[in-house]
Amino acid sequence: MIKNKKYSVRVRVWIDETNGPFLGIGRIWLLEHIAETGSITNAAKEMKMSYRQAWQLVEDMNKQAEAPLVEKLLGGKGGGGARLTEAGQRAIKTFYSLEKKINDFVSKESSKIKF
Amino acid sequence: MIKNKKYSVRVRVWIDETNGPFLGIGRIWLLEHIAETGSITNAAKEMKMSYRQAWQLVEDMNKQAEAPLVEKLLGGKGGGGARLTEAGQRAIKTFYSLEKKINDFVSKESSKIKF
DNA sequence: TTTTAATATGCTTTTAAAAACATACCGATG
DNA sequence: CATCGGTATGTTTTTAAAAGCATATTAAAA
Repeated sequence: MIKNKKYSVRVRVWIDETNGPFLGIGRIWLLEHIAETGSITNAAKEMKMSYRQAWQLVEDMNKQAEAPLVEKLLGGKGGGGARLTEAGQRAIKTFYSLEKKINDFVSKESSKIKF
Repeated sequence: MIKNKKYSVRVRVWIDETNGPFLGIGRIWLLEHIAETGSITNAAKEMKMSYRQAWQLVEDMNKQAEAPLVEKLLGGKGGGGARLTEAGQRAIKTFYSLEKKINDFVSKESSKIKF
């Protein structure tokens, strides 16, 4: 019996630093939400993740990066907040550009595959 | 302060069928261990996973494939066993070949990235 | 026709990751 | 100088995936 199913290839991309994962799509989304909302707290809420988790991801990214991706503002008018640094904005662009190149290649290869 | 860290790009590859993931490196390893050991039971032991889990992965793969990748032998001398079909052996080769092409491309792109 | 060891499958228990909670700290500004 | 709401961080609770356990089923071969 021939089933004649449809297959597709999917890849997940990470940029690693010596001490482990540095950037993946999840962290990039977090950066984007921080940029949009102006704080880790609100970014976490929108992403339905705990503040603690979001905060730790930011810490980790900042430590692994050559220069911090997120700048944290303590105290002040609204209690503080967070925003992307230049490096943070570049990280997003670099990641997506890399991911796109890879995905383009993959879909080309994917169409060649016969299962 | 310049940290001058080392970054590398890593990808994980999946082949999906309409109803979800079909083949990833974990399932490929399982197929290889079944081929080596002649049974799901022993493959699971070597991989330190539960028999139940291994068995379910095999079920799922067989259902998603156009033709089963693993042939199960019930009863008989040693109680039974399992072995790869032609399709199963081809699946391993196809997956690795695809994965290699993608990884080659990725490492080329990876060296271009400046962080 | 009994033995055998693996497949097949429901049910319970472990376990590790995430979420949730609590609480101290911060500093601009009214 | 009190308020405010976000950051920072330790502790507890939830939860979902995996492992573990129990047991029925299977058919070749001794």
